[in-house]
Amino acid sequence: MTVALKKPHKSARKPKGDGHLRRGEILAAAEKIFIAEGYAGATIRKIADAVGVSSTALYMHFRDKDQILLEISDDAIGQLLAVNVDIAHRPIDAVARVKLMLEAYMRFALDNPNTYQLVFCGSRDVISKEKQAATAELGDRCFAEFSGPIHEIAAAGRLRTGSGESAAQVLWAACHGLVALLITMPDRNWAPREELMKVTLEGLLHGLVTD
Amino acid sequence: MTVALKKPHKSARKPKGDGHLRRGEILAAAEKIFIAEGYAGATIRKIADAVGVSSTALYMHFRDKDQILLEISDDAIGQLLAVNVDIAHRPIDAVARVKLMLEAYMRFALDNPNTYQLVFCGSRDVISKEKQAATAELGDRCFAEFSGPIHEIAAAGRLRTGSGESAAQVLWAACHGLVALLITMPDRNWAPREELMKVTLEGLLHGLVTD
DNA sequence: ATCCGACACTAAACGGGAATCACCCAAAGG
DNA sequence: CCTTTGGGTGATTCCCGTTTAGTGTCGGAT
Repeated sequence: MTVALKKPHKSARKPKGDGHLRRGEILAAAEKIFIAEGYAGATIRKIADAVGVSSTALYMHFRDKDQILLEISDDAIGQLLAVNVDIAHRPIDAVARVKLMLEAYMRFALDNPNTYQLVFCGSRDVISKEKQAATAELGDRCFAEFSGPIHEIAAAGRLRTGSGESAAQVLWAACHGLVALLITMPDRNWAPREELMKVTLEGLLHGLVTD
Repeated sequence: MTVALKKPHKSARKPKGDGHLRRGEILAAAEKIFIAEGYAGATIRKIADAVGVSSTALYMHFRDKDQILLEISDDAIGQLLAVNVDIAHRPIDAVARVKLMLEAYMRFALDNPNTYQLVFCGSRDVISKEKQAATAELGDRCFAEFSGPIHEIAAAGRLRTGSGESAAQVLWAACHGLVALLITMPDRNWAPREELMKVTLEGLLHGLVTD
């Protein structure tokens, strides 16, 4: 994010003025389109048109299409991570922290459906493994923050079945499943979202954790 | 599956011999490729090559690519539905039926990951709404079979929180989340699949249903 | 002042996807 | 016999992501 640092020694390469502005413009335009039309709808050419530049120009600033959209997603997930870290430091019961984190997770998914799909529902078909490296790492850290309190609970012997690790994975998966279905099948006869989230969380926590 | 029946009356349009064989050949070839390489990998041209026919020929027998792959998926989901119907008729406790159905569901997903993704993880980006009509209907009937015993449980007053409908949706979503994550992120440090399934089912059922 | 190299950018093209078009050709029916 | 018709085809269209080769322009060193 910092401007290339000047080597005072020789040939301090100064950026050309609007050179590093373009990058931001592209990201802004891409984000708008991506949010509105999803991964497939966010075409290189469409983004370029929105910026008012040829499609080739995007390759000056980004390796490929995926890098653009993943960079956008990184931003979003960074916010989620920040929320998780914040919750992790609150002086409240571990179960309450878990609940808050999972709630925040689900709200994030429902608020950023396209980003969520790109990162958490992306099959290997559409986006390759290595490209996700940075984004996946952010996701890992979110999961790590979240599994912290779970392991506290496990260490306190309050887990009814399974290890702390499997409990964490199951809780995550359950919340993922709920938001994933809500996102990909929005037209179904769903019960109210708040109730679904509540039943999922209370049901699973009540079933997994002894008080 | 049956050969077109002859109308003895008039102008019984007889298929040309290999005419209706083609359709099956195409489906067989497409299924093989689809299972091995997924939605994006199952190209019209690749399928046509495998059959030994020009890509245009596929449009003689199917409206478009999606129809081919959805027809394949229909077959698979039909089997899942049959299993559910079978379980629904067993003279065992409703909770046991629910458990068996969800287990069957998850095993089906893990055994047919590409079909599962096509039907249950398909974003509107890749496959349009109306085309899924038939397949979605099959999925609905699976869900209906599954939510039957849940409503029995609800009617017996054994539900700890929420309505029968929301309980059914939550249970489904939790199982979906687990298999979806296992399919799309196979390289993670997952706990053993059997344990994850067990913790999910026992945790949620214990949390939602009173004995 | 002039040259040079780096950079932002572009037009054109490539290869590969789905889908359509305008035709063929063989065989069935009268 | 000739006509109809349905499976089949090659060429084409339109989009996609990405590459190539070339253009103009600026900063800095000579």
